[in-house]
Amino acid sequence: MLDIQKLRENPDWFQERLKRKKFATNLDEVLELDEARRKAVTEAESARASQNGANQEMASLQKGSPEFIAKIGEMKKLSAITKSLEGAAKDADEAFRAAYMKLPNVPSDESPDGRGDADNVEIRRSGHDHDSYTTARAHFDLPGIDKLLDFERGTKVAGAGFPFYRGDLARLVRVLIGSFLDHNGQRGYSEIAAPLVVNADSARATGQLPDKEGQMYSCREEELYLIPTAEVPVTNFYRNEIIPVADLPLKHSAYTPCFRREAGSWGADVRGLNRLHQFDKVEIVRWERPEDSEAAHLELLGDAEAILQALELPYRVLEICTGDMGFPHSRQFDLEVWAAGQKRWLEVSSCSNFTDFQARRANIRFRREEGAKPEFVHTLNGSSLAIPRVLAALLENGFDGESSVRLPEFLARPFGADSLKLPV
RNA sequence: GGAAGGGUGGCAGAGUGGUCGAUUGCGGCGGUCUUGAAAACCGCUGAGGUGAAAGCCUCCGGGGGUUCGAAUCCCUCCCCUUCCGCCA
Repeated sequence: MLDIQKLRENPDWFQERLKRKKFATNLDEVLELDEARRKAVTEAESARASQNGANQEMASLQKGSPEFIAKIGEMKKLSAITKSLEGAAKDADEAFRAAYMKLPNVPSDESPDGRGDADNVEIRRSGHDHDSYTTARAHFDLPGIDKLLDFERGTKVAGAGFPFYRGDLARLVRVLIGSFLDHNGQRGYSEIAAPLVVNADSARATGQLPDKEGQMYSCREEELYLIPTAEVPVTNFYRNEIIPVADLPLKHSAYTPCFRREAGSWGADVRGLNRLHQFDKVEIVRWERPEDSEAAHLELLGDAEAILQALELPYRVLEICTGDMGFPHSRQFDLEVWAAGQKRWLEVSSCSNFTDFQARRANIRFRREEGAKPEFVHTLNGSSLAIPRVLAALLENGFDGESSVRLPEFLARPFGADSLKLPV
């Protein structure tokens, strides 16, 4: 949610910024609905005030006395007026709220303009020369990979995009998850294990609803959604809470499977591990004071990058342009690894600052000092990292051309071997 | 899943139709007293909306209803506790 007071005071400031994003927004409509709502609420409240006043007078009258009887007649009239005005106020409020919730966050002034992913700006690159991977091969074409990564049975059991991982590959997935969590832990992110389903209030708070309704799996019997990312349950952990200022910044790291319907995005580049309906991801989430969030964002990006460096994977950092940015985002960086077999970049992380947008929806606040008015925190999060695409890059880049995949030192110890043998 | 009992301010716990946003206690903050602290005493102590302010309005788990008037009565949903059943 945007700050409605600021929106009223300076609609042009918002209009200018919102039109940089891809979402259609009608600020005038929202402002009109806001005005109508406030007018209706004021009327309803003054009606309620006079009714309350009459009620107080009535309370001091003798029950059953002529004055009492007369007062009831007056009260009935006041009550009818209040009821209808309050009904109108409620309708006006709902109409306003529905439109208001559809407004996306304003992009940061730092974010570059653009219309789509082609306009994202590469801000740095790190890792080996792409030409050095002379024996790389697409992970889905590796010899024997079908025995470790079983899409056919996954399709039989659940559907396309739900693979089985087997043997050492399943174990490697587990090692990746554990290593990422441990790495984040060393950087001050305390581990948290979260529910894999959330209710509608939670999905609204982080901005999945109403924007991405069709992208989440929902349950038939209950109003629950399978989480598309740990961001949703973890950010909502503090929903409707006032965080003691001494606890800020809060930093959590969570592993969860993520479920995405990916409706409409099933295209040519989805082979193998590139795009799945269920995938594992470790997420980091931070709650910050507003004045700290910009620096925290860069630090969080660095935390995610550090894992890619430890994995010795070539990667680049993209600053996401306003036209490619998500609904609740203010500023966003993506991390992409180079998958040398497919010769393409794979997005493995998205590191975002939501400023106070999610915090308003989720009502997550802090108090600067005793007695001060609660203020909204800033929320930030980033993938650290999405497992399948990291795995794809590891498999492709590490393939020795024969029957094994070299593993970086970072993984060799927990995995118990410095390479993964392919069952050729 | 069945039965019973509950959900009130940071916590405990009153309140069963009207002057109740709510008695009281604890905790917290401020003051008096004290060299300082404790004790004692006094005062303050939830969130939100609207407004320049005074004020006004809303919130007693959520939603709906009855009533001139609801924390209080009714319906419904959610949650908690205990017992039984089932179960990783």
